[in-house]
Amino acid sequence: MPELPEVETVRSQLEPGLVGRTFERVEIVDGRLTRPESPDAVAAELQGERVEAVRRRGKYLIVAFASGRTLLVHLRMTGGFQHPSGESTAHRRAAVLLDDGTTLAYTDVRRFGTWLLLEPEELDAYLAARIGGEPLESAFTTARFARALAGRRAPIKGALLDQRAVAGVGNIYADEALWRARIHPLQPAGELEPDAIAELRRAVRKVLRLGIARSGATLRDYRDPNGGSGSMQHEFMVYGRGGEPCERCGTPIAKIRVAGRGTWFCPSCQQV
DNA sequence: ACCTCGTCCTGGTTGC
DNA sequence: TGCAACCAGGACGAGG
Repeated sequence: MPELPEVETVRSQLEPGLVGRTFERVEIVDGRLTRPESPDAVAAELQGERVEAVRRRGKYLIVAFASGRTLLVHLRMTGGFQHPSGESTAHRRAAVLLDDGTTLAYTDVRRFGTWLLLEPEELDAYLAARIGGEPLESAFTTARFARALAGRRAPIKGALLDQRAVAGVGNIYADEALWRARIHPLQPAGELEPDAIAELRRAVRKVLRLGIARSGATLRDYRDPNGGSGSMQHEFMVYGRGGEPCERCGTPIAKIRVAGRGTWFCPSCQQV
């Protein structure tokens, strides 16, 4: 499940091969990818666009064109790029022929991913309505984080998954950050003490940075555009480790369901 | 305004 | 061994 570190890994690997390149021919196979726009219409619009930059905001990948338009890609669960790519790739949903003769392929087993072509003036408003602070930027202060959590009765795990509170954290990094900050996932977000919020902010930034340094985590499906795997899964302290001893205290890691998501934590280190 | 739950989707795993 | 039920979850909209 691509979260901020995985998307950042994809971004940094796509960047050198895409910047300056022109989309010569675009084929979109999966009609769901561009909903509600028609895939053929989007493919036609993309043809001739030249890539100026490849950016990221939260879990969104932003292919910025010289025209000022942007292709906003969300990989959701199993979306991914392969570049360069040959003819055959399983679950291919789209392909872009670039002006250097290489092919950028896009695959998505579960077809949740989306491609959205935005006009120059549309991007900021689109993102502003959906995601909050970028956790690795200096503007993501403890005060700002505290404001985003204030008054919320939802469990902190659920609040971390809310992209408007903090952009880019998903199920895996939420559990890892809460373990590091010694906070119980069911703790009501609005009841966290200022010290706990500061600790959680540090933990979120730490696990995301570590994730980027490890090129993300590869569980089942995730592969980076070069076909490589991340190694962050070897750093997991709780995610997917139900029954194993906590690295800090030896207590078996527990699994519960929070906000509809599998949630792992140490029942001894992480008290409500 | 806030929160929870159902929906989308496929393939790997589990259980009978 | 075969097959069906279950499970994984990011974002979004409906409903409480």
